[in-house]
Amino acid sequence: MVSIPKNNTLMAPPEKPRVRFAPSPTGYLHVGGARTALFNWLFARREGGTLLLRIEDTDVERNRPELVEGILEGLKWLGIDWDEGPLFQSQRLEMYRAAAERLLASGAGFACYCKPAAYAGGDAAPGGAADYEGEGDDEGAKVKKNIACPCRDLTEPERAAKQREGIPRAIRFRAPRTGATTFEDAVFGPREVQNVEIEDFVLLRSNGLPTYQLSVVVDDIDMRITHVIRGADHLSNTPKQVLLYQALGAATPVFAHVPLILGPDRTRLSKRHGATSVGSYAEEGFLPEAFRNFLALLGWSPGGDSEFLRTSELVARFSLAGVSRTNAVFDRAKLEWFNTQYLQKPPVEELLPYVEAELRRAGLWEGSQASREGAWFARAVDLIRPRTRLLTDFTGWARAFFTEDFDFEAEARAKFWKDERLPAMLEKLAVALDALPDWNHDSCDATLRGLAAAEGVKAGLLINATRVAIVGRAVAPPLFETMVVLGKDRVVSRLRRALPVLSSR
RNA sequence: GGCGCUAUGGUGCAACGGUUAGCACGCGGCCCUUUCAAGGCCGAAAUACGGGUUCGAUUCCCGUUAGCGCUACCA
Repeated sequence: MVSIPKNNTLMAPPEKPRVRFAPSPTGYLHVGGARTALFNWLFARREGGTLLLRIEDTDVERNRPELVEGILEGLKWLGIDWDEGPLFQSQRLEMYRAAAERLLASGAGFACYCKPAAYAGGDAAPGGAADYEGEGDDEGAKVKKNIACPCRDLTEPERAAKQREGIPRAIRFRAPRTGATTFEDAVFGPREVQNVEIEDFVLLRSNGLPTYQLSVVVDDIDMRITHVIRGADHLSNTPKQVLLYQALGAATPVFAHVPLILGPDRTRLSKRHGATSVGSYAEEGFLPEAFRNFLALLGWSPGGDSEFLRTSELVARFSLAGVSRTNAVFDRAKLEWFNTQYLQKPPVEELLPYVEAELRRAGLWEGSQASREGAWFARAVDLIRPRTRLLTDFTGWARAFFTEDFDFEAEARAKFWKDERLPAMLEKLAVALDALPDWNHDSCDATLRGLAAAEGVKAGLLINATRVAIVGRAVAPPLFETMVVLGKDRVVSRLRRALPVLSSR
C-alpha cells in the first residue's frame, strides 16, 4: 500500500511546457550533453513548448568562457534551436546570494564556518569514501557517516564569535533529520528518500558563489521551468533540490532523468573512448539528421520496431514515457549505418548542400563542373551516394566525377588494363561511342557489347577497362550509368586521353 | 563503506502476465552484379542467478551477483 505523495508535482502542468538545456562550459559539447539537449528539444517541439538555453558557469575554477561558442555551434550543427537565452548564471549571481540569504533568514539555511570538507568523516577527497569504520569493540561495526554539519547548532553568540574571528562563512541547507522526501520522476517513477540520508549541503560557498544545487533551483523557479529533463547522474541529488523548492515556497517541476551513455567498456563515455564531441562527428562527415536519429534512439524508443525516423517523425512521436531507464552503450557502427541511410534515402536535393560544403572544404568545388552544372552535379551525387558512408567519402570521388583532373589509379590499371588487345579495342570503342546518335544506358550498353562480341572477348573485359579509363578507379558505380551521367563528350575524350597511358604499359 | 538506480543476443531497442521472445546494427552465407557499394533472402546469437506470487512469468515481489550513479564550498 503506497501512499500518494502529497506534494505539488501532481498538479496539472501549465499549458505550454518550458524546458531548458543547461550545459556548463568546462568542455566541448559531448555526446551525452547533446542527447540531453536533443530530448529537451524534441519534448519542447512536440509539446509546442519553450526551450531555454542556460550556461551554468558558476565554477570559476573550471569554467572556460571561450568554450561557450563551441557548445552553441555544436547545438546549431545538430539543428537544435532554442527559444530563450543563452542565459549565463555568472550574470545572475546576486539572485542566488539573495536566495541564500532568504533561506538563512528563514532558518532553512545556516551559517557554516567549517573548513571545506572538514566534517564529512574527516577525509572528503573528491571521489573518495568519506566515512570511517568504528574502531575497537565490534569488528566490522560501521559508524554512520555524520552528515549533519556541527555548525547547524551553533548558538548566536558562538556564531558571532566565529564571525568576529573572520572565519569565512558558507551557507548550508538545514536538511531535515526525520521523515522522507518524495517526488515524481517521469522516467523512474515515484521516488522517496529518507531525509537522514541527505547531508547539510552547501548553498553558498564561502567565496559568495552559489553551488549547483542552489543556482539550478533558483533559476528553474525564476525561469518557470516545468520539466527538468537531464542526465540520470542527477537523480540522487534531486531530493536536495526538492527540499529547496519547498523551502523557497515553489512548486516542483516534473523531473525526467534520462539514462547515461556509456562507452564500449560500459563505463561512462569519456575522452578515453575516442571522439566524444559532436564537433568531431561533424568534421568526420556525419549528417546532423543521422546523428539526431541515432542519438534519439539511445535511451528512447517510440515503442515499435521502426528505427529510421526522420526528425519530423521523431518530434511527432517523442514522449517521456518512451524513455528507458537503462544506460546505453554508444555504438559507432550503428551510427555509421544511420549515416549511410541518410546519405541514401532522402531526395538527393537534400544532400547537395552538404556535399557542396564538403567539396568546398576540400578545395574541390571552385571551378569544377559540379559548381557550373547543378543538374549534373545532382545526378552524379545520386550515382555515387550508395557507395558512401560518410560525407567525406565524396571527396574521394570528386576529381573523377566533378573535374577532368584525375589520375588512373595504379591498382585499377594493374587489375583491369592487363590485356594487350585493350588499346586497340578502346580506340574502336571511342569511335563507335562518338558516332552514337542517342546517348543513353541501352545504346552505350549495346555498343560496348557489340564490340566485345565482334572482337571475341567477354564484355567484362571492356567494361572494367573502360571504367578505369573514364573515372580512373576500379571501384566505381556501374559503367553505363556512369557514362550517361558524364555525357558523351566527356566519356569519349576521357577514353582517348586514357589510350596513351594504356598503351605505355 | 553508505544510499540509490539498472539488468532481454556483442550493441541499441520491442514484447508493458499467455508470442515458435520481434526489429535493427555488427558478424557469417547465398542471391543480384563481369568493379565496389546499395538492396533482397537465410543463419548463428539473449530474457544474469536463486527463490517466491500466479493456471501461466522476460514481464509482479524478495534475495544474490554485476554494472552504473550519488555520497565536493564540481556541475
